[in-house]
Amino acid sequence: MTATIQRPLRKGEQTRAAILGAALELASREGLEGLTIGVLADRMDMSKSGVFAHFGSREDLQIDVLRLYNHQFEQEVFYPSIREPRGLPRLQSLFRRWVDKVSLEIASGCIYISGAAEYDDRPGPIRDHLVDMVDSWQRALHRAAQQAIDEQHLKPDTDPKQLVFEMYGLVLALHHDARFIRSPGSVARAQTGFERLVASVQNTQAAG
Amino acid sequence: MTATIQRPLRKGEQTRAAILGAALELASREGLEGLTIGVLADRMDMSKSGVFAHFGSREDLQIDVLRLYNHQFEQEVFYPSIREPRGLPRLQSLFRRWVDKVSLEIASGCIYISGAAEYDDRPGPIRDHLVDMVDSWQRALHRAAQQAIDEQHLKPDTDPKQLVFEMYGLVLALHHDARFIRSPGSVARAQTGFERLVASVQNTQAAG
DNA sequence: TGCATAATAGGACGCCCGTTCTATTTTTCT
DNA sequence: AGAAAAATAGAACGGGCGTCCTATTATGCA
Repeated sequence: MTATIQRPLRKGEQTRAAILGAALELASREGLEGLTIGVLADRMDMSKSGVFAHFGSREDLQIDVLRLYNHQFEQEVFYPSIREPRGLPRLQSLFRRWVDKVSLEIASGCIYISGAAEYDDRPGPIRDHLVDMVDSWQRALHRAAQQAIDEQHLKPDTDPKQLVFEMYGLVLALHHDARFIRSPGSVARAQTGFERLVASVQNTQAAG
Repeated sequence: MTATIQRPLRKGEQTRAAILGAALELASREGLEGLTIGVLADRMDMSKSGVFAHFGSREDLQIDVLRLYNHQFEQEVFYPSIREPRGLPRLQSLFRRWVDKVSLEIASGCIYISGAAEYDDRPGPIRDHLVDMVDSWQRALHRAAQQAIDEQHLKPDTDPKQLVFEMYGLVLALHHDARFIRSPGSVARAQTGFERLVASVQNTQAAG
């Protein structure tokens, strides 16, 4: 009757969280497909079955890793930006924090981006979850862009989807050049590109 | 003494080429890491060892696949564009043919792009070859951009690397949205983005 | 047509994978 | 402290992998 939450199983949830953290780190570097229970167990100084018991299957583990990354992304990028004034400031904050996160991830890798490449042609629950998350992020960007138009910060004929498409391209290029080619200056180029992009759609005759 | 080329071993080279073609197709869909000798043998109606004998190792096979893709890319994108007049027309041709190729590959996948994600953190000969190829492609774009500046088609203060960075971003966004998200209209957005990009650096007061 | 040689098949190897089953240890609560 | 329950370890499984070795078949040339 009383819908009390079960008191947390102290030790279990604790190590489970630790495993998940290590798994996220591993998946960031090796990809979700490269996330293997044996390696994870080694890194945790545990047995394979000990690790395994915390998740029903490897797929469930992968999905939980995905959820964890999604949660971190929202905390670090989305929610702080949502508190900026709606319109262009918020859109700029979203982009800047996004670039900042990907920049910090250059050594490890962004799971949204590497996952997109891994699962673009691999059907199943993992792909479904991943598409949901990325799609939800793109829609958040669409909303912010539309609001910037509504607030007359951007020209009224601006196409929000085109704008987000190009923003996404800049971040993908940053990830590509910094992580794969390892050419310096990519972060600055992403920012420069965004500034030119905004300049080309900014409303120069803003209403009062 | 006479440096004659060995007469081609008819049957061998023939099936080898056929295997390589199937391998390219497979690697395009599953990624280079997903390219497996067993599956390849099945697709060829051959035994694993029969396929294996044509290549010293799986890694050699993967590198040969890479070389084949690189050759096709040059044939379809680079060489036809090189015959366009130097400057902006050539740069535009490079981009258009590039987008056309990636568009046709939406069902299968571009190995330069998927490979970049697979090998951004996996050292070894495959990564080395891949980086060489992509880097060489980017340098070709840099040269074309620089020539467009020299020809005064683009503003003299244009940064070729910034330009290529953004062009690459547009193609990456196309690949991402079309192949992973599967949202329609991505090809048009890549073209639209390129037009905006060119417009923002085009020289409006061209000299005679 | 025969013979050297190339091309292919078949099987076996060790390795790592996810998963399962069963024991054993550790934690938690009365 | 002791019993119930949770957490972990250990060994074993079946399967796919790349690779090697050996036989067999097909090809190319005199």
